[in-house]
Amino acid sequence: MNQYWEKIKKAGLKLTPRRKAIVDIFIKLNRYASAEDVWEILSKKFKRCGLPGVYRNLESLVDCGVLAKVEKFDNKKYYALCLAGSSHHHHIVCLNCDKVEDISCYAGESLKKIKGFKVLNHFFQASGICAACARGGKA
Amino acid sequence: MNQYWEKIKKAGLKLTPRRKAIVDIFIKLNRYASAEDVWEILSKKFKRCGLPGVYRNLESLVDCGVLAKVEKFDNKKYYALCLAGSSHHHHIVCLNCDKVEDISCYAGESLKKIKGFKVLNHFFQASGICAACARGGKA
DNA sequence: ATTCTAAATGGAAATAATTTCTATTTAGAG
DNA sequence: CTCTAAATAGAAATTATTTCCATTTAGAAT
Ligand SMILES: [Mn+2]
Ligand SMILES: [Mn+2]
Ligand SMILES: [Zn+2]
Ligand SMILES: [Zn+2]
Repeated sequence: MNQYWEKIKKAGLKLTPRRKAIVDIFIKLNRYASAEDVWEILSKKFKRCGLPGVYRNLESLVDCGVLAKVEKFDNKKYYALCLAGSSHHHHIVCLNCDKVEDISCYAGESLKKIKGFKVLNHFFQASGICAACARGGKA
Repeated sequence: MNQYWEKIKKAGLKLTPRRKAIVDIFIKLNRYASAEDVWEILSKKFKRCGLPGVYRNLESLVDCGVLAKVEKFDNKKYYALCLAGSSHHHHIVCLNCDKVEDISCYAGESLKKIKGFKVLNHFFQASGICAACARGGKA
């Protein structure tokens, strides 16, 4: 019973073979992926396997904190494993290998009020080149 | 020749009736809007008016710095007038009236390197309630 | 003012991502 | 082992956006 399975159970969701397999895929990938990416890999393991089911599962895994949404600003949805859990934090994405890491939120009191706005939410995401890729780890 | 028209000219784009009208729409709206929102309003002024043309224009107006993209994280594209021009900055959006204002970027040197990543880009967007809405300015 | 050409345009159709619907299966509580 | 709500597949629908192509036009050059 790994940490991800526990999150799934704790949220009152069933620990189905699909969900286990999807978590597994993300652990092995070690990068963000789209619903279709996941579906392609999942299809090798399960001959009958619907894309709508993948979408549903990705959303439920976000809801229970196993996955985080990653933005590529291309009007597609992307997901990555989220280690940091449910405490507020952000993500940095490698432009070369698509790896995602948690980063803490820098916004403090200064972000309560800006330009007369009462600030309620914010989204931050950084991108760049990870240490491994900088070293030439993977082209 | 207002500041927006000048940006359009300066970018080597033609100052067409469509573009003038789209800029006008955003000035009057004073909030972010989708391509379809803009198209609906534009259709009242021009009987023949294609949605693909609106998409094309919105993108070219972003390219020349007249508009900024706004994220609602719903896999649709939204745009708003950008006063601050081309210098790096971010936006805050009112959850009640959809107004958008420029905000400066807080990220400094600390954002050059995070978690071993060489940081190349970042996206920030805040949302909340604007002063006017807080005052009950508009339900 | 007239001509000219690259840029802009409308509209139909294509594409792409995501969601809805419905019938069937199944995890896991009892 | 039984039972039921949750999960599922697959087809079809929906939605946003883009592509394509024939026509028009802004604005530079005459
Ligand atoms: Mn995370
Ligand atoms: Mn702006
Ligand atoms: Zn990398
Ligand atoms: Zn407001």
